[in-house]
Amino acid sequence: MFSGRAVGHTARVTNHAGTSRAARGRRPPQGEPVIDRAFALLTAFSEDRRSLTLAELSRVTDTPPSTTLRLARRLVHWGALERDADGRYVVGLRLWEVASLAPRAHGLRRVALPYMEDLYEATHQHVLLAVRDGADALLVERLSAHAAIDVLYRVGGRLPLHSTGVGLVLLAHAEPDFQDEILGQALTHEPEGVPLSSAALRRSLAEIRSTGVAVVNRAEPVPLLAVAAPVRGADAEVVAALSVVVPAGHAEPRVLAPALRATARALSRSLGAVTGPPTPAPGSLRRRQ
Amino acid sequence: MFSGRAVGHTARVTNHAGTSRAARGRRPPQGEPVIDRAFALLTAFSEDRRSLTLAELSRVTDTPPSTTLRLARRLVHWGALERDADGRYVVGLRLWEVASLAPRAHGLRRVALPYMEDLYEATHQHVLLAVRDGADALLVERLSAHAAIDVLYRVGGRLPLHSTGVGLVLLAHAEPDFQDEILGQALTHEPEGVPLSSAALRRSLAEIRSTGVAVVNRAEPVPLLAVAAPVRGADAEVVAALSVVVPAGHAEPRVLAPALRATARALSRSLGAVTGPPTPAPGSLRRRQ
DNA sequence: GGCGGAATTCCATTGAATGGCATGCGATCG
DNA sequence: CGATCGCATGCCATTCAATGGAATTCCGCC
Repeated sequence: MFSGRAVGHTARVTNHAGTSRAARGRRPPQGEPVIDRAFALLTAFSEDRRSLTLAELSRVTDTPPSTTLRLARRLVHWGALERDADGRYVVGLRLWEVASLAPRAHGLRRVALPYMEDLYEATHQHVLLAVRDGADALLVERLSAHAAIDVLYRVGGRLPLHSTGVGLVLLAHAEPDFQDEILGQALTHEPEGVPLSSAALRRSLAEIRSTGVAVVNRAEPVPLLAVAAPVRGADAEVVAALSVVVPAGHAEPRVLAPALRATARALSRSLGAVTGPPTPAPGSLRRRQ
Repeated sequence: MFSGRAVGHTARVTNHAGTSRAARGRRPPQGEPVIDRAFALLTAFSEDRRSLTLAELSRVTDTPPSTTLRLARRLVHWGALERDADGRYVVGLRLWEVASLAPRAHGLRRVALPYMEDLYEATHQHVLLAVRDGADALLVERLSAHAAIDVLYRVGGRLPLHSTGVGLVLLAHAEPDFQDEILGQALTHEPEGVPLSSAALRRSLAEIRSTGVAVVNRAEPVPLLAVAAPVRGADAEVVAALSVVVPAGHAEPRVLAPALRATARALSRSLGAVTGPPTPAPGSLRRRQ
């Protein structure tokens, strides 16, 4: 096809007498599926590695450069990766476009956002929405004022379950088996490093279930108060946690808690309406506060 | 390995006399790369196809069921897909997590959101942020009030360049070659279907460039007014468009336009600061209005 | 209860994927 | 300013991961 290709033929087969046969063209011993390799490239990106060169990509994923190049090209072709102004690879717009169809992330957010706006207008600090994924909470949305206090977590980032408002709510309503698994570990409060006894955590979780909100006071990044409430899906199971974070002294938990509960319940109702009937409400079995 | 596997051996090789050899195990004639097939599965999902069964997935992507299953399983394993309560496949949280690192989508949004909040508080209707991808605008963020007028586009969705506020702004500041390509097509206003002459569009684009905003009045979904302004990146090129959409009569363009221009400029300054110095401003060459 | 469609397993076949090597290029160094 | 290094990319013989037709199981429905 190309004109400048004649050179390649000089180094023809030749097959030197004693050279290691099969050195060329060997496939990996425990051949990883292509898809896993492709996704390994994608996961090479992270919060503080938003753009990578081919060589970096190759090193991080432990893949030979030529293979990395071939895969990266396909990903670029498809739009999962893009090259920025400097030619570095970054996560592509098209991947985001597809990912925006994820029901548990953007799908949830779409319904939740107006409710979050309501809370935002009341507090003008931070409003968070998170879901559980494995042993972490994943921050699906965050509204923050210009002047809000320093924040700890970014949208798309992961939060510890045992030392954040949303995390505690999600943990408190997780399956018992999973709770036990977490409670069996040696836990510390995240930024501070203070140890957290499993008994204390168990008590916290019980209180969160009974009061319907989690109240967390932290001193570490800056003195702050977080109040979080569970969001329920169509079949009444907890699918997310909604929270406000304000500077300590900015507002009272006894003021924020009812607002959180009410907003989370309104949101839950909206979610129930999406996948099923809007809860016939046979007589509101329980009502706290 | 497994104990319950003895049954498989009953139907051993056998190789019936006259059966078509090579019917089994044939690969596709124009073998598509695995990665493309995997992404074909992902793109099978769309706005109105948020969840799919295996058979649907197989039909939509035109892939044999067995191949579809194998690929889908790997995607589920990795978290790019999930199975919902009914066992249907949906886009996974983990894909969204990775996609949240896309600089042109979430990266931009992260910086823009507080500015969008400012506009939101002023108008309490819709605030949009879009970037250009190919021949469409892609809606990266949208803030909307509960009581806002009906909306046309969802976050993650695509908008036509030639008949939306954000689209016109992006088109007006695109490379000339690309503009010509679009102008060469037969265009109609999207919801209404009214033809749009290339000369009229060219005039609109020139005006948008000279005034610094796009003003669009539509009657179709509901009478509305959109005002949009360009957002510039580190090297002063237009990277996004910011817009408010309000019901017709809700506000005057002459009131909204300065607010849009100012907010878009403030956002541009924030973006410039991220990747480069905040524009030395050698003497503010031009200043309109 | 048997029919139709979906999900899943099985497996012989083979071409897509692999990675070592070679080349070109630009930056940093001595 | 030539040497050196690292990165991006091209090339291609080798081979095993991927493929899809057939068979089986599962489930819902008439």
